[in-house]
Amino acid sequence: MADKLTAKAEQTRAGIVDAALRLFRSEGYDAATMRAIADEAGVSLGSTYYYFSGKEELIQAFYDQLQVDHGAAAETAFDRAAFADRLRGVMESFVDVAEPFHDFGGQFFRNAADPRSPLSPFSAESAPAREASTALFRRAVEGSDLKVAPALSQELPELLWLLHMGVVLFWVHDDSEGQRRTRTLIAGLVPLVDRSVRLTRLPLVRGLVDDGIGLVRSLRG
Amino acid sequence: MADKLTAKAEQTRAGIVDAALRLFRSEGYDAATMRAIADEAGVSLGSTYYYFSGKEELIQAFYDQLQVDHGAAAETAFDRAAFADRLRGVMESFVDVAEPFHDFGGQFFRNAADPRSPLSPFSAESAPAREASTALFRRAVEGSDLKVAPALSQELPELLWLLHMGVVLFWVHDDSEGQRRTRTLIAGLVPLVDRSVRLTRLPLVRGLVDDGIGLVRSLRG
DNA sequence: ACGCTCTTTTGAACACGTTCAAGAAGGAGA
DNA sequence: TCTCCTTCTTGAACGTGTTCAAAAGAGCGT
Repeated sequence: MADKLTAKAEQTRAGIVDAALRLFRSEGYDAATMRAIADEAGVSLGSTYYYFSGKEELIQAFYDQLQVDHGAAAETAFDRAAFADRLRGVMESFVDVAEPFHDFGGQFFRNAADPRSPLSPFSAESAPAREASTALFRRAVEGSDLKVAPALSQELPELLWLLHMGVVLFWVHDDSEGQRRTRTLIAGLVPLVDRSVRLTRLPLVRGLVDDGIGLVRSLRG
Repeated sequence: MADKLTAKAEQTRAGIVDAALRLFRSEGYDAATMRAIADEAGVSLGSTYYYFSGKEELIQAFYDQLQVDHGAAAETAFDRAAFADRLRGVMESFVDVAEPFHDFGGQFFRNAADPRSPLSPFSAESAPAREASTALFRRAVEGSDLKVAPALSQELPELLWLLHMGVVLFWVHDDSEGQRRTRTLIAGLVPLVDRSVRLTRLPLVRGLVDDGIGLVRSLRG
């Protein structure tokens, strides 16, 4: 499928992706049927399935694009040195970038929760997007003034990505105007995270953190 | 729909539920088509839709049954006084009860992320099941030897339910034999929670917890 | 120009969840 | 019994995502 394609074939494929993204944005998830996408791209239904294994792969393209946009929007967050500022910047920029797609975001993330679906953020197929997203949080940690134990700082980016997934879940269910409640959540959550991480240097807390990290690592291996 | 039904109609309805649960268990989610359920129940396809608004409502019945089973299985956990033992009992009993449906559980969890679906654990329609589940964690807290600030102990059951949802998400993605990894997660998580909660009495941690509770309450209101 | 082969394209067909107009069954009042 | 109304039941039909055998196109050696 991703093998050598004629220049013309490559063009057809790109046209289908474009048509799909256009319809997802303008019509939403439900109305963007495979037949509508094929029509919009000016090809037959069968051709769509020649280039893509199914609707999910088309949605993956949309998902990837969103990830790229998030990365670009988060860039300004790294101007600051304070960890809290950097983290807030990364988290808020997601809400900014994803806002236009909030209405069908739910329909979209439905597939993401299916463990057998390649669209799941935990799937092998999503590894590139997941790694790109985690990299944002890694930059938020590593470029900052934050001082934490090496063991924790190594796991922190992935833990923050996990927290981000929780925020996204909240965002999906948030029907307040402009996702105001999600923004409130982030505004309150970021200082809590900041203070919590710094508290890990306390002797009494440290043992707890070490055990937590040990658990995470034993589950990953 | 839930209005007065003839005795015979009630029987038909029950027969459809039975057939659905039977097929969900034996064939899984995908193979349990609405036509197969209708056949198994010995009625027409249309009749199935006369009693149930759709496949989701049938799955809701399955979900409710699972919740009832979990409640029954968790009962033995409340023999012990230690908070950690009680919490572990509640969490482990879910894995025990849900194990036969692990394959199907993933398909089910698809709907959890869809805010428009009544099957979402956060939906208004799921409120009874959610409350029943939260009650298990409330009993784990309130009957135990745990001493925490009143403000926290009030929110703790719901927070533990949220943690349970996280464990369920892990469970759904856990393809190890007998969900061994999920059991490892619970075994490691419970002591961490136990110690974390007790740490909230530390002056330095207390302020953090108060702010966290304040955030939760401001988001709920 | 002619075959030959690989790539690309097509539209019919399938099973699914869901809807719906129409009919069957059952009881209440005459 | 007959009539009327509500409750229950039915199977055809629609639009969906997906599959597939067959046709069309594109390059290439002869």
